[in-house]
Amino acid sequence: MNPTRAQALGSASHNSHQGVSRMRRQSTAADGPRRATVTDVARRAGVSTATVSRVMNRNYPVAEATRERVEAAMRELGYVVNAHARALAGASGRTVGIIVNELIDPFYAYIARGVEREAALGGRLCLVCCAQGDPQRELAFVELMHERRADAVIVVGGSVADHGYTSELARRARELDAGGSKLVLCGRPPLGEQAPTAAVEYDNEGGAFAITDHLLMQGHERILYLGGPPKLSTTRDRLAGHRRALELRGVTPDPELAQPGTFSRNFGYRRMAELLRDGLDFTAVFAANDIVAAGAAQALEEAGVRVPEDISLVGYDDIPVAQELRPRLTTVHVPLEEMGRQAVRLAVGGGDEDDWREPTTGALRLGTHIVVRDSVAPRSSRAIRM
Amino acid sequence: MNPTRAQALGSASHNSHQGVSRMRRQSTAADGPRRATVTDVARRAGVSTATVSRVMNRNYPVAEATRERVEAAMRELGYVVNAHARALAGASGRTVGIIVNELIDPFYAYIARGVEREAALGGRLCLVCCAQGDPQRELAFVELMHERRADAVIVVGGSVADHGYTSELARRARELDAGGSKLVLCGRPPLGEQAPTAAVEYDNEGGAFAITDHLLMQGHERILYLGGPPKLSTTRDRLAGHRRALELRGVTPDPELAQPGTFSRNFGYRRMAELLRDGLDFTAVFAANDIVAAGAAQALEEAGVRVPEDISLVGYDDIPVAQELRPRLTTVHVPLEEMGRQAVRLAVGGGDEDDWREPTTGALRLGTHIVVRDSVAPRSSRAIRM
DNA sequence: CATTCCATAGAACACGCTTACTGTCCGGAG
DNA sequence: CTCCGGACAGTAAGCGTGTTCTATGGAATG
Repeated sequence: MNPTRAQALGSASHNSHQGVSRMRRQSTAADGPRRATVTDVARRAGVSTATVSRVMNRNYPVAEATRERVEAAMRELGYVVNAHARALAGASGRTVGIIVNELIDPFYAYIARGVEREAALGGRLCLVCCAQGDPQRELAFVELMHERRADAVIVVGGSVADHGYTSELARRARELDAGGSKLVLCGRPPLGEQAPTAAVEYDNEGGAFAITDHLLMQGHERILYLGGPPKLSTTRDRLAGHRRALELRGVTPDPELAQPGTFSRNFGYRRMAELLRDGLDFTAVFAANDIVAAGAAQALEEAGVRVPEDISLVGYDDIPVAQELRPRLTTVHVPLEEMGRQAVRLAVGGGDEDDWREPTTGALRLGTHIVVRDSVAPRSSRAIRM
Repeated sequence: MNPTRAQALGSASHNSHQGVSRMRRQSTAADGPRRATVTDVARRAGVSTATVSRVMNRNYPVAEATRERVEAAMRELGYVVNAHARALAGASGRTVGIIVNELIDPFYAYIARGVEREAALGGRLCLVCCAQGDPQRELAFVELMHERRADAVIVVGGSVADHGYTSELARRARELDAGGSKLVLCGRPPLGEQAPTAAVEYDNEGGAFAITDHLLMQGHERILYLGGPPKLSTTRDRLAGHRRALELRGVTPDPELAQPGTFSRNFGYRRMAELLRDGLDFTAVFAANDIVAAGAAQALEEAGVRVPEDISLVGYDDIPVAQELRPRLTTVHVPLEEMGRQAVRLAVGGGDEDDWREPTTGALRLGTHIVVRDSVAPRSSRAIRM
């Protein structure tokens, strides 16, 4: 279990942390790091440790004079409470964990921001890490956060429907739950087999439906769906919405027009260039997300294809780049930051600790909506190239 | 000290965490969360707690049969080690803290990515929080991370030269240092008064010099410097490099052409629109960063000013948006991710714990270089508007 | 003046884990 | 046959705080 984890994280071969034998005990003289403890403060202030603790926590009457002496002692000693000891003694660690694929991807960055802000409101700190799309890494991080006794562990982003992975995650969910923490699924489907999790979703399928319909209304029927890992739940849902819209308008999906791949700009660029070269027939592009759209836009530009006059282009997520592209990108807005906030709310309750609404196994689905900008136009009558 | 902090973080009025009196002790029955402990595992496997610990840490010989029994017990009980207890018992908490202004700003996101990756290599987890440009918040977070005994606390981004703030941060640095942790300054000047810190800088002044010179070489002499908080060290350095370049080429800086403000897109957009309306005379714009450049580009576009034919535009940081703008933005590349990596290296040593190179008070300065794209052209002979 | 009560403060234990220090058992050397 | 060393395993002492439970002094009450 341990070696597996170390491996998953790319750590050299850490045995968690082999003792480094710091020659502890019997701190005679300069024994390396040594911080002031409650005991030190107590001695200096001429009181007991209990009193010091009470001064810090303000949960028990302490005479004004005593309080001041203690506070002075703390200041003079540069005392900083040890959160580990505090947590061990029963208090919550006041920490929430969040696991994303990639911090520099705005999709995750916005969610992370929501999580961080909501956590800070509750006086909590945030453990953040990047699984980089590797399920093993993700599981390893969940475990690491459980070890830290995070109040909640939030896993963000689509997931693959691998059975081994799912049941493994479900096990972690049960363990966390047994310890009073919560696993929160953010932007991915539930774990089935009634694992005790909370969940925040967004109407992914609905957004895809809406923007596809927007394209259909402009006369487009041959719509290229470009990018997104094919086995990812995110892609499945977007494609499902896309197809539902097509079928509702009576246009039968052409398999050739579904071109999944990855969520990268580079994929959007290259695949679009290839398809253009191959002369695939289509009048609009539904990029799996705005990043892919940015890549596609560049390929279109370099091929001399005008957007939206010759070809319409839409994305998904509505991250800032959508406003920088020219033409500005029509896309689907997802309430990313709010998802992050709700994720921590669901797990630890509102900042107000008093409303003891048992953070039950709740699920939440936020709405999406399309944002119309300049990258869509009615289907042009002439061929893409002449 | 406590109330101050709670206030700084916008927490309602958390007394850190008032007892919530969980009616502990005497766990008779369903006493709420209860996780398996080493003792439970030991009992189940029929060994002592010491042996269980040895199985986990692999730092002492344990008979194969015993090991297997212990591991089985751990599995059956769903045992997850308590990192708090472990840290308290002497081991490092295996945590590094990073404080940025804003997670969704790519400048910080890239640095955070470097920190996170390097930390993960050493089997460490990352505490991340956003100070949102508020020095008080920043100090509060440093303290919070110190409480958690982070191996290193990395503060990222420019700082204001306020004396009270500086000395307060220096005090935190000394306290951290006294405890064996390290405060790392990332992208900001040192603290003076020999505070025990490590530092990773980038050649900010040099980059500004280089890109200004690039503009000068194209014949531009009236260069507008746009954006960036005027009192921030980042702005000071960039302006210094900018001025040095001007003076070296014998053009005297015109105060009217220095228009600091903020680092936001919105500021770039609005201020640029105003200056255009007011008819300020300039042929090139040096935006304080790429975000501001994006805003300025939009204002220019809306005013019908062509870039680079009528006016040249450059940015700073080389974040992804620089490649999406049209024309693509010429800017200064900063090795952001590498800065993050170096910051944790400096503080905790390379992933290899053995090279016991005392993580001394080191400083490091990484180079910057300009990236030429399409937003600069030789000065046009005709006036901006006719 | 004796009794009760409140406001404080101290002593001591529990939290879960690591590790120095002590064994114990066994095979092989003397 | 005794002695010694190696391979394991157990005992117990902390690590720094929170939180009982108990004690003390004086004010308030009868």
